[in-house]
Amino acid sequence: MEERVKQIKQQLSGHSYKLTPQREATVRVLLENEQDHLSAEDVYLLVKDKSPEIGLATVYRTLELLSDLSIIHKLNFGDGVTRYEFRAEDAEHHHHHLICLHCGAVDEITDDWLGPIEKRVETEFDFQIIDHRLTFHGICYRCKGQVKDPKKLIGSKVT
Amino acid sequence: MEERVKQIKQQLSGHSYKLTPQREATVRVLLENEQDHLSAEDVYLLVKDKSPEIGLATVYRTLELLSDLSIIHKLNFGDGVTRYEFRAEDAEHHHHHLICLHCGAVDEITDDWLGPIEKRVETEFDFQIIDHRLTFHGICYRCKGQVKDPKKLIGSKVT
DNA sequence: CAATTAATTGATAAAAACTCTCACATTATA
DNA sequence: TATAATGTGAGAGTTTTTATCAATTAATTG
Repeated sequence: MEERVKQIKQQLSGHSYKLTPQREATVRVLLENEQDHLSAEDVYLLVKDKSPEIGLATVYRTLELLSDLSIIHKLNFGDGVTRYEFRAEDAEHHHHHLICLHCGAVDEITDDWLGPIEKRVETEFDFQIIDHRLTFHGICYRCKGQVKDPKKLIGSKVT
Repeated sequence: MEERVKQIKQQLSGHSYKLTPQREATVRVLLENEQDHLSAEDVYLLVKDKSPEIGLATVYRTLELLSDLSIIHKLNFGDGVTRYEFRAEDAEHHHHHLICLHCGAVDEITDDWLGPIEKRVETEFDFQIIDHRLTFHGICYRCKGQVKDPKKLIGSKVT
């Protein structure tokens, strides 16, 4: 935890940004909730618990800054809010998500299975891939059996 | 074109909805611009050209209705607006998109290459897949050569 | 160390994209 | 035809995010 904060501090100073108390509070909330995919509002409320004087705009600015420096990723699961997650330092690519259409849970697949497919895209479409996003929508193991007609769930979901 | 309109009319009446003039105008705009991924605002402006009396809310309602009936798909490419595309009648799944981070073009891959990967997800994660979304972000053949530092593009993009 | 400059912040206004409400119009049903 | 149900347009309201700007804090210069 402390090392990660220190590491982020260095990444910021490497680009002439400071790890201000507000930014540090925001980073710590993100680190403490790394499993979840927090929205800006979520982060704001959690940061406020410890630092009530912080402003919403500052949280947005910090998330944007971290995103610009590729320290975190912006995610959009089609529910109207942008969510944020740490970017694995070593990972070349974004990982994949499993979204349950019944309970809304978002699980992760950290393996990258798209290697061969990317090859095909690069050659067949002459497209230079920088990143990719792969999301599966369906029913998670927790909700299995609770859904009678899965086709019904597909309706007006976004993404 | 006319057949497709008729077909959609039947899909609507099958669910006790009518193909009103406003709905028909919206459907025709979508059909005439099937290549593009229009936003609700885009559709509204195009519909207005031919039927100036139509309201924005009606366009939103129609798109929502078509989406509920799985006649069209809602898409989100992370630019803050929901986009819409026809759903191939036969296709089990959504197709894939290639998004150019330089010019913003959205090309399509209509083949479904994820069969083997879906198998793994279903067994390894006990996740029943209903649909999936796969998007590659990178540089399209048109922009090849115009981008010096591709890594720079990755910054604060959403999705 | 004092003064100036720059970076950052909080509060709030504003923008953007939808969504809701409600009176009116159109269509279907009895 | 009367009555009920469905659909529409206009505009108000909501939600999420961005912009503005005065005030604070930190850094730099002399």
